[in-house]
Amino acid sequence: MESVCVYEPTTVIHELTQGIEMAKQLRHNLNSAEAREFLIQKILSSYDKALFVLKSGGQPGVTPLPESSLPKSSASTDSPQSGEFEFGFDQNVFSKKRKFPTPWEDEVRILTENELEGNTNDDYSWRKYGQKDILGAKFPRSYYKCSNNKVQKCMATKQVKKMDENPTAFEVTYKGIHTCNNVSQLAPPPPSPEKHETKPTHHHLYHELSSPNPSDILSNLRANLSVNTWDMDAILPSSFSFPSTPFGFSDDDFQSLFPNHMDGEFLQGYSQPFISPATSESNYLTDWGSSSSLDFPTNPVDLYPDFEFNNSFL
DNA sequence: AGAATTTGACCCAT
DNA sequence: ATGGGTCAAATTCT
Repeated sequence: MESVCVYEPTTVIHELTQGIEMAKQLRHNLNSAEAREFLIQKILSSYDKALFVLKSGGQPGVTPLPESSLPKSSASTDSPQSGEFEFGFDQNVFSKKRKFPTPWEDEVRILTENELEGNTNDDYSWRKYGQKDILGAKFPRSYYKCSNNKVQKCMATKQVKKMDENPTAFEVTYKGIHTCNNVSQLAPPPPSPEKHETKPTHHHLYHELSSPNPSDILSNLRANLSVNTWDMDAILPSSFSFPSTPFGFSDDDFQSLFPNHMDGEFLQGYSQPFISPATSESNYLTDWGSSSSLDFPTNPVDLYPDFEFNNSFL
């Protein structure tokens, strides 16, 4: 880590802030197809620019931080203890502390019905073990365990909930990591959490932004903007905390969050862990709009070959 | 018949 | 006391 990356923090901050503002406007203009398309283009453009600046300032071969790896928001402003970090998702819903972050822990994704049914998001098969009505939510939450739960004692679980504000989108929360190595590419797609409402189409192709459905585009956009929480202590100063909503911070907030950290060392510090073996620099920007390029390897060992996983996990 | 899902009951954290 | 998460018997599906 001797080399220095020269970034233009002002430009990056400006573009990211613009993206945030556009996303806010998008939220209020969902009914206008024209405005929607325009804003989506603007958001993509802003993030492309920001990424370009980061890329051009970085080392050759260093892939800039995917926005899906940006820190998840936290309602807390307390500084976590050394060795701990704090993360959350939208108003404390998933706020919790961990001594050590593990990949696939509390990763939240927003998926469309098609993505969910087409098993496009993960290659594991899941068995539903429960469903609960959630206070204040229109739709119940479904609970799934990895199908290898019994055979291989795989502890991975996921929760699927139809989003209140957009019933065509599903919030999928992955918990734990897969300790099984049986990636069931041939396994049937996981059942829709509300089977009685949606007829599965059983197409197993990746459903990406090529979809003509604007709501799918929006959902994909949201999926791309979703945030992974694992390995954050590798990215962030130990005293780091986040604002309460993903898009809820202003320029000033951003500046206060990164007072002296927009230098090469900081950026390099969080760029390096996110070099994806499956993501070439050449296709990164152009593929940014599609969900698959930001997906992570299903096996954490593939993602972190040098990472020392706890024996109990492997 | 076996596998998968549903659903009410139970447990536990707050 | 309440709500979220899990269990397990009952039911449905293949």
